[in-house]
Amino acid sequence: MDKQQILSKNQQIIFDIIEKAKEPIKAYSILFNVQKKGIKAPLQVYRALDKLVEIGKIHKIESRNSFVACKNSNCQISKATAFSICESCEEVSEISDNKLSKYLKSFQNKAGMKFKKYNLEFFGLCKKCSVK
Amino acid sequence: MDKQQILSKNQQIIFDIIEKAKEPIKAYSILFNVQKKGIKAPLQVYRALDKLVEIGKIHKIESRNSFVACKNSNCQISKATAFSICESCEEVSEISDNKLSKYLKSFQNKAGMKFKKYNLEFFGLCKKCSVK
DNA sequence: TAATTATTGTTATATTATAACATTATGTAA
DNA sequence: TTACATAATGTTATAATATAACAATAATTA
Repeated sequence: MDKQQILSKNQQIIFDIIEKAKEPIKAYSILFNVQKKGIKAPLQVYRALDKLVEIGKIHKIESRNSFVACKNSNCQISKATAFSICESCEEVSEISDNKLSKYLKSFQNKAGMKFKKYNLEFFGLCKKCSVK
Repeated sequence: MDKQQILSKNQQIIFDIIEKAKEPIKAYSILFNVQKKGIKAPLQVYRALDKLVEIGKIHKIESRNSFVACKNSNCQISKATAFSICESCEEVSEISDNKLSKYLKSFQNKAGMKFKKYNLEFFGLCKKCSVK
C-alpha cells in the first residue's frame, strides 16, 4: 500500500493528467481531458481520485474542490497535508516544513483526542500578486 | 464590521438555525429548515452563509461542505480556524488553543509568503468512538 | 480452479453552488 | 428630505460537484 504500488489503467491515466497539470485540477476538467482515452463517466474519474488520495499520490484541496499530485516525495502515505493558496491568482503549493508537520502531528486537543490526519490550508497573496 | 453587527432578516434566521444545531449543518438542510419562514431558494441561503462566514459568525467545514457557529467568543473576525473531526460519528468541534493559533498565525512559508488566513482540519476518532 | 477482491463500465440521479436580472430596504451625504 | 449609493432580497434557471445502483470483467489468493 505504498506510493510505488502499481496503478490500474484508469488510475494511471488520471494520475498522469494531475501530475502534468501545473495547477490544481478539478474532477470534471480531468474528465474532459481523458475522454479521448475512453474514460467517459464522472464516476470513473471519482473512483480513481478516491484511490489516489487514499494511497497518497494526490491530495484534495478541500476549499477549491481540486486535486494536486503530492510533491513530498519522502512522505509515503501523506495523511498530513499543508498548502498555501494565493487568493488572487489561485496558485497553490504544498508546504513541506518539518517543524510544522512535527508540531501538528503531535498536536492533541484539550479532550485528549489524538489525530491520525490533518489538512491545513493557508490563504494569502503570493509574491507576484502582493506587488501588483 | 465586528461580530456584534446587526444581522439582516435572512441572516438572522439562518444564523439562528446554525447556532441551535448541535452539529455542522449543510446548506440544503438549512434551506429545508427555513422554508416555513419564507426562505425558498438556495441562493437566499448561500448569500446569508457567505455574509455570516465573512463576518466570522459562522465557519465552513470545507471537507464536509457544512457550517457551524463560531464558538470562540473572543475572536472578532476569525480568519484562523481549526477543527477536530471524528471520522466515525462526524462530530466536529472548534479548537481554541492559543499556542496553536499563535504558531499558525505567525507561520511563513519558505517563499516568505505571509498569510492572512488559515483553515486547519484534524481527523481522528473522538473519545466515544475510540472505545467502541 | 474456485473464491475473493479490485477495477471497470454505464445510466441515472443526488447534492452543492452560482449566474443573471429585477426589486426593495437601508445607510449616507448634500 | 431628497438624491445617491450600497446592501439585502426575491426569483428562475442552470452550472458544477459527487454518488447510488447494478452488471461485467480483470487480478489476486487460497
